[in-house]
Amino acid sequence: MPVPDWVLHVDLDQFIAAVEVARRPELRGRPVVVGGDGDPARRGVVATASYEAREFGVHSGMPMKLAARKCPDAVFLPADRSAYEEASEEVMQVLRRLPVVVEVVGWDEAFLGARTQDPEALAARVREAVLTETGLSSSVGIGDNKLRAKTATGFAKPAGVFRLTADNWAEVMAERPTAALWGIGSRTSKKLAELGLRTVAELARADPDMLAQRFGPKMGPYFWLLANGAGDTEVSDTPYVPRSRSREVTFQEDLTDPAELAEHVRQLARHVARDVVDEGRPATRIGVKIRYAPFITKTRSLTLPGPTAAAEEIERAALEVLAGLDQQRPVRLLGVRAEFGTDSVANPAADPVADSAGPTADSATDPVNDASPG
DNA sequence: TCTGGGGTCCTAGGACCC
DNA sequence: TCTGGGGTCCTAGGACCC
Repeated sequence: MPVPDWVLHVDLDQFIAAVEVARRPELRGRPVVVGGDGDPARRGVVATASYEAREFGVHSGMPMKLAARKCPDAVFLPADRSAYEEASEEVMQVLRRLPVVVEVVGWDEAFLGARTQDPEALAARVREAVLTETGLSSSVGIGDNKLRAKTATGFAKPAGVFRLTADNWAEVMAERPTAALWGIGSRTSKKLAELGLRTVAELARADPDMLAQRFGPKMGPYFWLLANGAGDTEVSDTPYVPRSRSREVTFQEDLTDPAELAEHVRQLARHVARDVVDEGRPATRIGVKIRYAPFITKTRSLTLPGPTAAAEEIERAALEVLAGLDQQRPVRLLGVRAEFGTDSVANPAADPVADSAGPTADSATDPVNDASPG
């Protein structure tokens, strides 16, 4: 019998809060809320809440002010990116010492590709190694593709292991709402509900052509594949190549002075320019994001005359884009983004259209088991 | 006492070219 | 003197994720 391939998804439990507790043990067992600059009276949202804080209804994405109302006795801490990056890197190094291919997908997540007869034993080994070497608790989803491994992690949490494959996908997922699928959020689930598709099973039985009409040629069929549990199986340790770098800032008080707006855009542009230089590739496009009170967001961008990493050119472009935006309304956020060109050439196999076009090239390729939105 | 910051990918319309 | 289609680039915005 051949040794089967597995995809494992490792997710650290309440990662950010756990890092904070690790360096301040007196916080253990207390509700801890990390976000913004740590002052719940100011603008900002929760990055992570410890399980103790979650019992009060605090969750990530919630405004800090609201979190303070729900759990006034919580310990509020500012987000400390470099500490989390360092902890994350430690965890990834632990994973790389195991007999798996490691694909990092975020600070606190990775896919592992592995050949084994006993994925549960491997998952236990992963959890044990991470815990003993970093002190951090994790959960592991086991799947026959990335979607199912990632989804399984949700059932594994906290501090557990869960297996989700073609064998139990329908049993576990059929009656859940479509938003339980990784890639379907509240907007899409609402639109699906308008079509009478509320559960994963209903979406799985829908007509992919109809979905393409409603959601576009890629997303429509992709949603159908998701409902059927289809997903990529390839786990790759190829280093991540960013497509863009951006910086943005929300002001404690809305800005109304155009001169101030310009000064902030200059600062952000210089910051982005440093990021571009660090990246070692020139920017090809510069964008500005502006969020007006109450919460109306506009973006504008332009293609640079030529690729550049020069701070003056990036700054000039950002100011030019800003000049095209209404500056008479109160502004709560400004952002500047640099995009890198897609220097990929002549690799038709990498064209996502080829993947979703159906079984034209390789009859051994099952479209249901080789899904990606693009 | 509302709603961060950093990303990714897709869609759709218009310009422009052949 | 009618109006085709295909292709690429540019741009704004939508949706999603951590």
